[in-house]
Amino acid sequence: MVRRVSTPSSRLDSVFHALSDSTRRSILRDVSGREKTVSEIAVPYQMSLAAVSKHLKVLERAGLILREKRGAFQFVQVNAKPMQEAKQWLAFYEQFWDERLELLQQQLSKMSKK
Amino acid sequence: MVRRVSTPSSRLDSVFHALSDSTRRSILRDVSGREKTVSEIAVPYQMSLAAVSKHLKVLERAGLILREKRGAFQFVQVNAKPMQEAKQWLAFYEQFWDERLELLQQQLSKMSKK
DNA sequence: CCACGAGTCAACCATTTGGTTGAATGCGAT
DNA sequence: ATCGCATTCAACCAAATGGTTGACTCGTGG
Repeated sequence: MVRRVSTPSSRLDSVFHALSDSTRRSILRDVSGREKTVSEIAVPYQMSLAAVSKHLKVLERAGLILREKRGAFQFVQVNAKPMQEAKQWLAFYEQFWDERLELLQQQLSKMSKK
Repeated sequence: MVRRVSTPSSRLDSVFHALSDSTRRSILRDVSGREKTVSEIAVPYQMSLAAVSKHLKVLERAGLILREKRGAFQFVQVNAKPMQEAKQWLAFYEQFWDERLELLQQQLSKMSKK
């Protein structure tokens, strides 16, 4: 078995993967603003606590949540820092938005026309 | 079988999922700037053409590439528009970056101190 | 102490994913 | 017509995913 260390690429993998599930994105919204316990988080979802626990593990591996055990409870809060990297990755493609692309092409054609 | 239409949520699902694979992110870089044919795209990757073709299908379903058949060739170019939605989704969490969070907490504590 | 509630772990299952290979399709050039 | 190249399709496979249930661990309140 290959030891998987956290290259920038694999970190992006895990962040984007964590965000590719609407339940997990919803959980992130739930815990943004106010930290919540695992059971509290589970309430709105019609799935077992264990399933929610798994989703939390995926989010944790991606670094998107922080957990703090206080007594019997486990408080979960959002950690948006890894999203920054994802957002920066996306930002590279701003120049390829439809409108901008059109603009660029117009400018290029003007330039090539002399 | 349930007919899956494109709700905003499922569109984000497919975009984030498409981006969760480093080969696919790499392909997007490859075709940004200059459009390429499928075979051209496949060159740098040590996997079959069919595998690359599948990756392209995933990217296409997410709306991240556009294909144009010209003769025997199929030209692929990036379409960054769906990334905009993903980026906006991420932008909501800017307020939860570490530094900002710290700042917010300081402000809150000042306010609560009266 | 001990019973309960919070949460995780383990085993299991169906589906999806990411890859393979080989056959099929479709277009262009000879 | 047909050969050859570009690409996809179909069948298959192993591994990962997202869910279940039931047993387990561990604090806390009585």
